[in-house]
Amino acid sequence: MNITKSTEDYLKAIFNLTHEGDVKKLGTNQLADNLGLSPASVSVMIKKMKDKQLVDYERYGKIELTKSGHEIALKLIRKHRLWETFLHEHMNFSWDEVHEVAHQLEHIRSPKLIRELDNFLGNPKRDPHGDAIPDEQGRFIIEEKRPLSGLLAGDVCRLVSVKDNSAVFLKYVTQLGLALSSEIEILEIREFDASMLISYDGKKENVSKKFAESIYIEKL
Amino acid sequence: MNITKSTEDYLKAIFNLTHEGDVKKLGTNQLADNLGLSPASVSVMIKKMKDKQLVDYERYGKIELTKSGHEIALKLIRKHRLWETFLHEHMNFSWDEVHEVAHQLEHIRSPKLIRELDNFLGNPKRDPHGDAIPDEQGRFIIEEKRPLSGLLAGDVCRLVSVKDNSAVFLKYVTQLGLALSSEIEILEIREFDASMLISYDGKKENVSKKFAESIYIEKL
DNA sequence: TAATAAAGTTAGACATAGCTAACAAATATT
DNA sequence: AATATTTGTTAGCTATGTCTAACTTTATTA
Repeated sequence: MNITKSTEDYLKAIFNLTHEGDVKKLGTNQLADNLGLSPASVSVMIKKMKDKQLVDYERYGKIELTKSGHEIALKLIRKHRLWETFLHEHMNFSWDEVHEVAHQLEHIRSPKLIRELDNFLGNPKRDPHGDAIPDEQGRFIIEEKRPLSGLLAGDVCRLVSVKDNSAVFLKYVTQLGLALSSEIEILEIREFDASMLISYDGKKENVSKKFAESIYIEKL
Repeated sequence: MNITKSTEDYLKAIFNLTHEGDVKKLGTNQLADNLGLSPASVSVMIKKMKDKQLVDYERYGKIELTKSGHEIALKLIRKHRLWETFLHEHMNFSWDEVHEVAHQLEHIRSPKLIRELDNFLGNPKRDPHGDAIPDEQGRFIIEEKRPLSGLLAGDVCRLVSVKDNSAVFLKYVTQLGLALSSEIEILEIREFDASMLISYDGKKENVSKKFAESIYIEKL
């Protein structure tokens, strides 16, 4: 009962989507969107994954991982984040470059390699985007993710992770002069469009609501 | 014109088979054998590769790489050997474990990763089996491979590489107490079956003709 | 050289995983 | 509640790369 790469991609996407707070019901359209596939393809694939007992699903219902699907997804997340860390720390990849290559590397099958890699990296707890890395047993730090958008004028916080790992977004964050552990102060929130005037590193910038929702922080 | 992993496997196999001295005419059966596929599949695939101008081929003729096929093959060989080196030197893989995982890793597409990996490894010239690693331009040391079987009683030599990278063979070599750069003296060659009595590291062992043909040496 | 063996090809099937187009169900809106 | 919109499904097609079985070509050898 060997799992294909495609199936691995689906499992990981389902995991990620169901672990983003803002999703209640994961449907085929949304998954299709996330994977860049047509809803029809996803519909067919999910049926197959149900047969393999990787997901729970009823026609027109919501997609959920089974226990075994969840376990496999966690291993993939672990591999992905370890490879991202490797690329960032040892291969001079910036945080906006790691995702795409790690996505290829996560499909490599070698438990020994992953153990050794983890060890080589010094058993890191977080990847270059601030996301927690599951251990061999699939355990990892789960903390509620607080978006910058939840704060009020006057609050001070530290950037701990990001919602979006796309190169486009990460490049923008970098360009603004922000990075993990940047200290940010909210100066003002505009009632009109919920955009924020923030200050960090002596800079002042105005950021959109969407941006503020894509940055996770820890209040200081 | 994107090349599939399957095509990559074919290119590498063709490269390897046409660069093993003992092959004059590479046919579909032999290639099928090497790839673990049926001759029929190879026949079909080679036709497609011809259309893509990766190989030169006429029905019932011999399979040869075109210039572009050769270039791609060299890049794959380079990736494979760099990954083998990485696994061996940094991930605690023994020389009989590296091949299988490197075979997966060689399909990863990221020119930057390969450049960085090469750099990280200190631009190694040889992989854990003693094979030369092509540089970015595809250049690499080509030396005639001299099998142990070509020597005479009384000759002294050093093990420089092996013909067969299979775990079965490499484990046997290790078990005998041999490794790259072992110094070997030929004590006697048996006329009956061309087996050899050799001495190294204070040990004496009798090895078969087949074994002696699978070990490449440098005469001292 | 004719028969046999070895090597190679073709036809037709299968599995995987995508797609579009047409349709059906569920949800939202008036 | 009726209609419209969104969401999801099915049918039928495509491409890739495998396979087996039947056949053909080339090479060997008696």
